[in-house]
Amino acid sequence: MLSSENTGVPARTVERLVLYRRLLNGLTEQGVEFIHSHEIAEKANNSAAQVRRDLMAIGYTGNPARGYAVNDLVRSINGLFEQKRDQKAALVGIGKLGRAILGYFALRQARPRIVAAFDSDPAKGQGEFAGCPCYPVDALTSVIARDGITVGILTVPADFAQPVTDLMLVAGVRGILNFAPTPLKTPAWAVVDNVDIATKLEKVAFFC
Amino acid sequence: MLSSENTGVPARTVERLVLYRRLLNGLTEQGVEFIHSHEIAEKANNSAAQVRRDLMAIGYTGNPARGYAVNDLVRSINGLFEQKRDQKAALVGIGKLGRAILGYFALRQARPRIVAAFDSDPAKGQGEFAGCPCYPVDALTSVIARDGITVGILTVPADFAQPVTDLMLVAGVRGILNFAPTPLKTPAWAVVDNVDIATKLEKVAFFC
DNA sequence: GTCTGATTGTGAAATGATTCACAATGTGAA
DNA sequence: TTCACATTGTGAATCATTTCACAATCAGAC
Ligand SMILES: NC(=O)c1ccc[n+]([C@@H]2O[C@H](COP(=O)([O-])OP(=O)(O)OC[C@H]3O[C@@H](n4cnc5c(N)ncnc54)[C@H](O)[C@@H]3O)[C@@H](O)[C@H]2O)c1
Ligand SMILES: NC(=O)c1ccc[n+]([C@@H]2O[C@H](COP(=O)([O-])OP(=O)(O)OC[C@H]3O[C@@H](n4cnc5c(N)ncnc54)[C@H](O)[C@@H]3O)[C@@H](O)[C@H]2O)c1
Repeated sequence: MLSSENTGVPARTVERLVLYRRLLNGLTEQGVEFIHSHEIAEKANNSAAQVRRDLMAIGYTGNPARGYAVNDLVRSINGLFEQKRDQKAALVGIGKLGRAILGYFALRQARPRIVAAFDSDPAKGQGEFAGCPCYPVDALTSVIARDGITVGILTVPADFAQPVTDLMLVAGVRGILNFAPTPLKTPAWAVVDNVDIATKLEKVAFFC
Repeated sequence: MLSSENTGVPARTVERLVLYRRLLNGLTEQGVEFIHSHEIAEKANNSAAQVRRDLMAIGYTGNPARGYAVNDLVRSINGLFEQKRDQKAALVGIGKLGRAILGYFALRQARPRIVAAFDSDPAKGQGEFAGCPCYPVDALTSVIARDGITVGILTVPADFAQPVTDLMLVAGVRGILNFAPTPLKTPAWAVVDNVDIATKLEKVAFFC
């Protein structure tokens, strides 16, 4: 589950690189051409050493006196995701959470693009939402296969998380972002990441 | 940020314990009185050794022949959270995501209870939503202090995440679950956990 | 009552992530 | 041109987490 067999870049590092890129965006327009590891660290709430390690992982190399060339660094991080650039995602479960997510990603045109949404409720599984076409779950297999969708976002009730997962994997999905509070049984090649909001909240409460 | 100075129980372990408890709930009603570490592991998608380590962390001890007494174990996990049992939470930013979360927690009566919600939009910052009273942000400091709220859920746009955080911490909040894609600057005593959905999605896409 | 066998509890090893610490480097100042 | 200096890139050390492996244990069979 979520190993780094893929590229050698550790999962934690990938997350931070995405963050760095976000923090650097727009900096050039503000006239900032170069940035030091400790300045990135300051923005990202981590250490300069960690930033340097992370950049090392993608082979990006700075300059001891100037630091990192912002534009170039952003390009370099983008390069990491180049191969996966045109990956498509589907969201299953157009409920309260699903709609919030659909709206968010449609607005930002973030990647991977969500190009289909599914729901078992006939009222929701038609038309479109936030510009994203909606289908009944029965169409899941065929639409995922047809559109070459490789990433799934799971926002169905817990009881349906496993069966929907099974469907998606058969249809061609290889990675799933799971919001249902249920550990999914998947083959080893599948990439799964869980976002368990209730647990996270309880954890925060526990530590304060 | 999110250390385990508190109790000696590591954060990762706390998360898994919450999961185990969820997986065990209702098992007694189904007539299951005892369970083995490898059975819990099977449900939780992890290893028997890890389950045993986690239970060791809370000093719970099973029986080599029978395994763990389900009821007793659940009680034991609950015991961990006993002190924090009546913690209250506030949600700031009654937008799409905020409403989804409010609805979810209201329904489940999950802990910590969300007892107040805030929004800068006058239309949203009044009345109630999902049974939770809504206030304008101006009331944030006083309501948090009045109700003894210690946990904050941040679902405001990125630009407002830091100022709202500052307000909450001054008012008495000690832990924050942050959904805005912004690293928060907080004093060392504050507990912060970030749920960065967009980054997680990109990470999943990257690894498949 | 004793013996058997699966399971627990836990040191110790392995693995993974972060931090340390410093030689190598490039720049701007003199 | 040379020098001084802050910063990079990175092995090595540290710290955290997971897995291994096995002696201790308990229930049930005989
Ligand atoms: N809303 C939250 O803040 C929140 C927090 C934590 C966890 N979650 C989890 O996220 C998931 C969704 O939560 P929600 O609040 O959006 O629930 P919801 O009930 O609003 O939405 C669920 C949607 O899934 C659809 N659905 C049900 N079965 C389906 C199937 N087999 N195939 C396709 N669609 C199906 C329903 O029609 C509904 O539209 C749940 O698993 C929930 O536990 C949500
Ligand atoms: N919706 C998603 O799926 C999603 C995904 C990833 C990240 N996020 C993040 O979560 C946050 C909320 O997202 P959303 O989609 O719900 O946005 P939204 O615009 O629907 O909601 C934001 C809410 O915050 C309120 N607000 C603005 N400034 C405020 C202030 N100073 N004090 C109190 N309330 C204030 C607004 O009135 C609005 O109701 C954003 O930071 C977003 O980046 C959301």
